[in-house]
Amino acid sequence: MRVRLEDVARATGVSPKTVSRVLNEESSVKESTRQKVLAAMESMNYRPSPAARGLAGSRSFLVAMLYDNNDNPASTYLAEVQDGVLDACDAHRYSMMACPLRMRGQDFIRRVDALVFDHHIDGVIMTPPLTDYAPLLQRLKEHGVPYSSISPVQRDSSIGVCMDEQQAAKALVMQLVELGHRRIAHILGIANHGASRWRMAGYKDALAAAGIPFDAQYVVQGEFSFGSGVLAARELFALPELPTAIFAANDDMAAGVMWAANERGLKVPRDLSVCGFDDTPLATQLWPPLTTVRQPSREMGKLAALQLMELLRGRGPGLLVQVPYALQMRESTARAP
Amino acid sequence: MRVRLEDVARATGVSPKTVSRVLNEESSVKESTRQKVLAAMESMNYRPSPAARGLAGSRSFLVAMLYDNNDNPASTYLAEVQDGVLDACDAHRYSMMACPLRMRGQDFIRRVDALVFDHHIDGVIMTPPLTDYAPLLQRLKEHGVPYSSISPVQRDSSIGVCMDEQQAAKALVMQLVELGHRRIAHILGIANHGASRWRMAGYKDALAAAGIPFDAQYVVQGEFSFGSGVLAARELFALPELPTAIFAANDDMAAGVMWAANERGLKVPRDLSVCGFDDTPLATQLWPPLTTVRQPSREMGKLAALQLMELLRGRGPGLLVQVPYALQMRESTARAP
DNA sequence: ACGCAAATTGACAGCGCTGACATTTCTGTC
DNA sequence: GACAGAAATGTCAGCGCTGTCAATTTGCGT
Repeated sequence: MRVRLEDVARATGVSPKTVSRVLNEESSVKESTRQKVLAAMESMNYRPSPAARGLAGSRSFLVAMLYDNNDNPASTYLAEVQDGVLDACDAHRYSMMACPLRMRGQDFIRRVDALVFDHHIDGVIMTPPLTDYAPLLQRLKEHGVPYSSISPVQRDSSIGVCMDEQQAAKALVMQLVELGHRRIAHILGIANHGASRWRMAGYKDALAAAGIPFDAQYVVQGEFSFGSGVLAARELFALPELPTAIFAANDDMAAGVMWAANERGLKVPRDLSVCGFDDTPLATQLWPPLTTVRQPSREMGKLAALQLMELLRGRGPGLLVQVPYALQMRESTARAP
Repeated sequence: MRVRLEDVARATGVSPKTVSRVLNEESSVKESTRQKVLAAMESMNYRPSPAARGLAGSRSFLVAMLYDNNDNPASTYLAEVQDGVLDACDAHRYSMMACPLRMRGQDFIRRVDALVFDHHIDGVIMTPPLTDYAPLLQRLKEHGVPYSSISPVQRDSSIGVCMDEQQAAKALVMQLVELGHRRIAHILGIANHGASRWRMAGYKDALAAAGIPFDAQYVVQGEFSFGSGVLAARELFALPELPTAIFAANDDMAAGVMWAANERGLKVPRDLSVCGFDDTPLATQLWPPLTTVRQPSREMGKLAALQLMELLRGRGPGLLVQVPYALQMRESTARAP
């Protein structure tokens, strides 16, 4: 009923082991044999059994995508990343298991162990903030499971994908400066996220480059959520001298700022310019459309997965590749009032 | 190194097969034996190997979540559903594979076959519009793979979860009527989605109940996306007599309507009431916050998965359960001008 | 205490593949 | 043309579990 490796072997007149070699792209197979086997596989529509491969061999052809599951603030982001990862897996005949992790407590240890022991996963792809969660990384290293990180803070010693967020943030704020803004506020993301750090650093860089003194009262804490954007904006609106522009560390918070601006009777962008970061779908669904930085999440997921698979297939060490950003200047920013 | 079933057997003094029986919750094991085995498993921290179970047995303890991947308009929705599904899987020691399907062409056949043959998946969970895609359903039936549907159009003969969307839509539009609206427009979703049908039907029900004659010019086609909402709204704004309220078939389109209203200089809700459906995060991130219907996507994913697993475990036939809706009256709707 | 069906347990092969190691078939060399 | 060494291929056991079917134990009526 099912076409097995043995069937292909018989049809080709070689031993099962040779077919196995072809399947696993081992180099010690004569090209002519390889072609014959490949042809037979094709014509017989042979599909290897992952279960058998996993049981007999050391590889499972399974990778896990780990993500933080505290709430799900950035579900769009995760969905896009996951899509990219699946894309790459598909191309390389890997399968992916999605695995939300709660960072609090020991839960994540159990989960990771389960993945490693039960499923024998070959590798892991992670999104922030997991990428820099030391206990997790350590556990993975102990298990000898390779991992690929998306936008990790620690950029050495890891493979994956990143974007020059600091440069991007700087460029964005420079645009605000160009528009004549001097009192530019920033809303920070969650403290231990690399994204928060870089975007803040870029903000400072831009101010410095423009010769605008850094003023701590224009920097308020947020936590990447819409609600935190609203709160942060209210805080800023309570200052004696209102900022003329607000750079929120992500789009959700920027949306919160616009919400709060409406509430307060401020007209965006006439009275206040607002910009975010990420270019989520939300950015173009707000009125006015949000100026932001495009982060190619899908592409990044794909690249991270590809790097991992390069490594798993023994084709080189895997790299930390960088993707380009792109400023999206839209109508939420305008000349300073 | 790894604790195997055999180790547990030896420790308990029974045969491996008996341990296997306990593992699989077969009924023909004496309670006292069961307890002993269970205790040993626990203390030895035994974890069965999915690969071995899949290879030897007929079950894989794998379910697949299938979803449509045309673009990814409703990524929030899918992310929530997936989260719920994973939750349920976790509780029942199943694993889940996410599997985006492109409905165009034959691609999906290949993919489904791959899932069934390669991974021996035990069952499938689907989201609209896959739930009613005949070729897919047929293929699954041919393979004898049970499936659980989320909001299927065909409500007989399938297990899964649904919501009374028609009733919900009716109730929502009734609220508009209560607010004094008479010219209420509706923006349709994608044609073959059940959601489009039900929401439209509810809209008609409400008009009928209120004695308002149905006027076809107030119903325009959309496709669930923000952009289509904008276009549809512009169409409505070109009518000689503008509607005073617009019920969009989902939140994204409602956001598009609000965008178009802004563009046109209409003030929501003063000049125009707007409402959507789904209660995505977007709904509370718009200004003003959007009146809509809460659909518990996460819960629905979980329930659909649970129903499937009930079936798989042979605990009853599995049902099509219904979840309650909840109107979310917010500031995007107000008394008719 | 005895017999019989039902309840419980066990023996054993084998799921489809790969790892370790053995064997055969090529190379090029002198 | 014989030979060492590399290249290519083959043999075989076994990964950890479950299906099949056989064996044993138990419960119960007489």
